Amino acid sequence: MARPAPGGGVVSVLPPLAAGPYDYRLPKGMAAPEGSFVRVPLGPRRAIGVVWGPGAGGVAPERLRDVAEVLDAPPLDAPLRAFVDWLAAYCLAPRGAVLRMAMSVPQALEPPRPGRRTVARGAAVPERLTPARAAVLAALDAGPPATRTELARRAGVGPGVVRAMLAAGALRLAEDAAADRSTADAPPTAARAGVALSPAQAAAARGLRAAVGGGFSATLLDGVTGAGKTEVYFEAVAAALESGGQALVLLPEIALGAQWLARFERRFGTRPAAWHSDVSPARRREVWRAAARGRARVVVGARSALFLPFRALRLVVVDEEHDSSYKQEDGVIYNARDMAVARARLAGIQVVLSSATPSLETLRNVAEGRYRAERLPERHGAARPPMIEAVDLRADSPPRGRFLAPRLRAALADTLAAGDQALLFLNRRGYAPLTLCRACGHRLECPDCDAWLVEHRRAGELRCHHCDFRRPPPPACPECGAAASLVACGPGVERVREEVGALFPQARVQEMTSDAVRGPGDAAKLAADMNMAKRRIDVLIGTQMAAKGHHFPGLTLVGAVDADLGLSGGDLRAAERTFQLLFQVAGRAGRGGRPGRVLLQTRAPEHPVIRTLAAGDRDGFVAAETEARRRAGMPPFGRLAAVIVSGPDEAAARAVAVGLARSAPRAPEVRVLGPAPA
DNA sequence: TCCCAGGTAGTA
DNA sequence: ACTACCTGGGAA
Repeated sequence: MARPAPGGGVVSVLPPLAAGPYDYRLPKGMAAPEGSFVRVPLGPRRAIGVVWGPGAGGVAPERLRDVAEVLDAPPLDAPLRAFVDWLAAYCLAPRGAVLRMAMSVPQALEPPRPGRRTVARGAAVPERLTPARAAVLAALDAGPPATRTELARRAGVGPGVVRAMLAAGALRLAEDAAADRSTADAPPTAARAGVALSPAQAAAARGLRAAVGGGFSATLLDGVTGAGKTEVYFEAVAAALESGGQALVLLPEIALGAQWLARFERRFGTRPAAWHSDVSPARRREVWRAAARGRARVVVGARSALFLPFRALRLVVVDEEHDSSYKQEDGVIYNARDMAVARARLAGIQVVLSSATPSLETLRNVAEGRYRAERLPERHGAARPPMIEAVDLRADSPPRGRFLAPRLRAALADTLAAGDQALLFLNRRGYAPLTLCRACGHRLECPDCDAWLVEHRRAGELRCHHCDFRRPPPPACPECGAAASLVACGPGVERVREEVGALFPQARVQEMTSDAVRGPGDAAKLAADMNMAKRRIDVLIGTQMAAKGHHFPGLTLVGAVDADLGLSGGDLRAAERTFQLLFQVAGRAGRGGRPGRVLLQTRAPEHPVIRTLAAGDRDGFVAAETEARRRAGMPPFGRLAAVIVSGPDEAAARAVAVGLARSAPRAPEVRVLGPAPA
């Protein structure tokens, strides 16, 4: 039953909490269309919520409370509200908890703090243009937006002059300082010429452009590293801008670097609005408001940017769609790639999933016709795919206590002799992953979580990589007391660096790990040291940080020190992730003119991951892995649901878990795995 | 008897 | 998410 919108009606208001929605009475004369942000009394306090629809009814009229205020912000649009509803149902989360993600900056809805409001020219002309008043106007026009006190100081007058001009209407207070600053940047323009596209890139770009404005569609942009996928999806962004809309580009947290931003700026003439964990609260407020008002034309961000209240979203791009950092593990659990597809579907727009190693789920959606695909078969320009070889560590083994096989050492020597650069990849920080007592076999473990303590020799301590427990290395075995019996087992990045330093004393070696590269500044410096004409690095030794998103044209050799790392372990996607990671790492080699060579050190050269990598056969890997998943009934052919039982008493928790497993519904299509310790 | 901490239900 | 309320243990 439709209710009168303006005044007197009852509306359902959803607060951003795990509660509600609740009905409120709309006072006479107050209009609050669906999606409006409103302030409502909630228990003893006041909260900001969103008008979710007409009142649900069933509440005694005397219990209804009044909406206190309709806030001056653009309403949350219907597609975003539908997205919140859908996600809440899909993730079994309270609707309010999902809404909270879309209202992550509560300050964005509050009026700006008075002290930060800037001054603008008012409608009235000053009655008598005294020298002091003229100085104020001149100062206003001369510089960036300023607050009252800043303006008075700049004009060299007392604060009373500015106050009097405000009172007379010759000046007015701007909406807020943040708004002025964010509009000061020129919007991105699609009119600039992009870099020249290859015929394959141009064809893919046409496909993406054509789908902008054509309702919902999902497109996989599939191309090897170096094929120029970014420039292709930039054309879809350009099409969204040309149509007057906004575009959202999701990147894995780690890929949001200076190189990506520089490419964006080259194409669009300015930087996009960025949204990720390092953005300051004040800047978040600006970006949220700018997205809501349609002023932020392009937002680039991590997964949480998906919940920004865009006014006219026309395109979502998920770059590196296979990346596991799109998974949100706490609070509302979701995969931002899937949620991007859902949001696009509900908004009736295109979503582009870009990757050199698409996830099996996405490839299957393409195979079954739910997603379109644009493929970029070759590398752009002169670059050719690298030669990939497996090095069997059982036959070609390094000396005791060393980790580079003779063949990899020889390849390194050749590369350095030719004046080229090499990357040694090892997804393990620190010096050694395990410290062992030779006398009694005791392993040094974290007292809190039973994981092995990783030696960080340069820092002079042992660290737990799970909980960040740290301690100095003990002088004797804590178990049997034997002195000088502790030995480091296995390689970490630091140890490989030591080995390279011993083999090639003249080579300039740099580590690239989250320990050594702390922020965007470090990353930019490292890229410069790698790539400038006077480059300062010969060998880069890196963890997965080195695998992603960087362009190192002088790199011709990539060595995976332990390609088997990650293959074991009970994880369903272990093989897929290892393949993707090594495929990405391999793609670092030979992106300039010279051909690249990749050596994978392995003890299992016959493993499907290694075999298909060495053959350059991505499709072969996908086919084999897909078949294995089909047989096991694993995603994307089945679904997994985890029930996690936690409690202070392990035995009690186990008993509950066992009881749950016993009482699980019996059906032919349901299998219960476990219980097992989490 | 009072006070406080810690847990819990309710928000319309 | 917050808050008020409830319960129970401990000191006065």
